Amino acid sequence: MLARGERTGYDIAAAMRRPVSYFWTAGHSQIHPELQKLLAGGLVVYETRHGPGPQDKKVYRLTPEGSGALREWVTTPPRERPERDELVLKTYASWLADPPLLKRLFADQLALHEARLAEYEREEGLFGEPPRPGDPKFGNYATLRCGLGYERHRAEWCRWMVAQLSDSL
Amino acid sequence: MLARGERTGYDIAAAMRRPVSYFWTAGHSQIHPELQKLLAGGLVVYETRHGPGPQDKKVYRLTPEGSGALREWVTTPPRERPERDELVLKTYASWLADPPLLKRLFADQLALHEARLAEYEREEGLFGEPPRPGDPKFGNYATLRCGLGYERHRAEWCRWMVAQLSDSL
DNA sequence: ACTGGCATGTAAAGCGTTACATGATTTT
DNA sequence: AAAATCATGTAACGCTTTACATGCCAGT
Repeated sequence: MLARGERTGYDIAAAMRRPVSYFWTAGHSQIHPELQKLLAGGLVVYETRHGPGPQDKKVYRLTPEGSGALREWVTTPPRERPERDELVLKTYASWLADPPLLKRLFADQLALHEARLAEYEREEGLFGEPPRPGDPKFGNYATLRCGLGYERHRAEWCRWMVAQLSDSL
Repeated sequence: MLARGERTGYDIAAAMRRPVSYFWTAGHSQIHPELQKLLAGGLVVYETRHGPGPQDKKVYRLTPEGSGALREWVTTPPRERPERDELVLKTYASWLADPPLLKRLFADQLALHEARLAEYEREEGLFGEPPRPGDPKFGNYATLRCGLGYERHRAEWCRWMVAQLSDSL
């Protein structure tokens, strides 16, 4: 986020109330210590400014070293895919659950994914011309596309589950 | 896993080298303490038996209380979707990366997802008649379907990314 | 002689969440 | 008068990973 411009810890936390890139979250209690670590490592610096709040704010920005480290991090392969999905794990043991309760669980999840999908589609509409790689906005657009694909896949799977459970009742 | 039959900690760890339900992992150093907690809570019991190894093995099985707790857990709504995906986060900052390196990152990821997809499709073929809910095998089948959908969505997104990066070079 | 499978654990460190802690200004 | 926004932190707890620790037996 700092690569997109200077920000306070508060700004970052506020933006993260909705997951950055649709797939990452952090609370302010994680952000402030993390900024201190980056500062100690010389990857960011800050400037103190007065703001509407009671405390002076610390406006952080990336140093050239920070920018370089980020640049390198981007192209190092990530650890394996997120292998922790509670709903899928529950599904694994679903044969011993109460079928109507189970059906409701998946119907609720389906509604949730459909709502998110509608919201993402609205956001997609806000981009006129799709941004090209090299533009910071490309990051926003590409992650949104991932979110869209994810929600579609998820909604479809939940719909299939509901259908399976309906048949068996 | 214990709901499917009695097992030792070693058995569970061995099965978890590949994620259970395609979306959950654990190492033996997490499994053994966890079994001790379940034991203390009366959710499992074990029987000591001789095996090929040097130590006697502890064969665990669910108690009625354990089975009941699991049954309840299955239908309690999970915490929100897994919002932590390193590759997507990298994508968010991808505009400052070296384009050829970035393209390679996604090409590698694509290959990985395609390989997994092929493997899952093979596994799908091993089920003849799809199991019905109520059958323990339904858990295996339903989670496999989720894995298939996930890999398809992921592969498609990676393919799109590679295409975007090819155009811009 | 070495590798891999069987078999169970503990310890340390890192990461993440929730709760604790303070306090001014602006809006309702 | 109360609630929301701005603003920064620390502490406690829980989960996960990695490393440490042991040791027999079977196959190559």
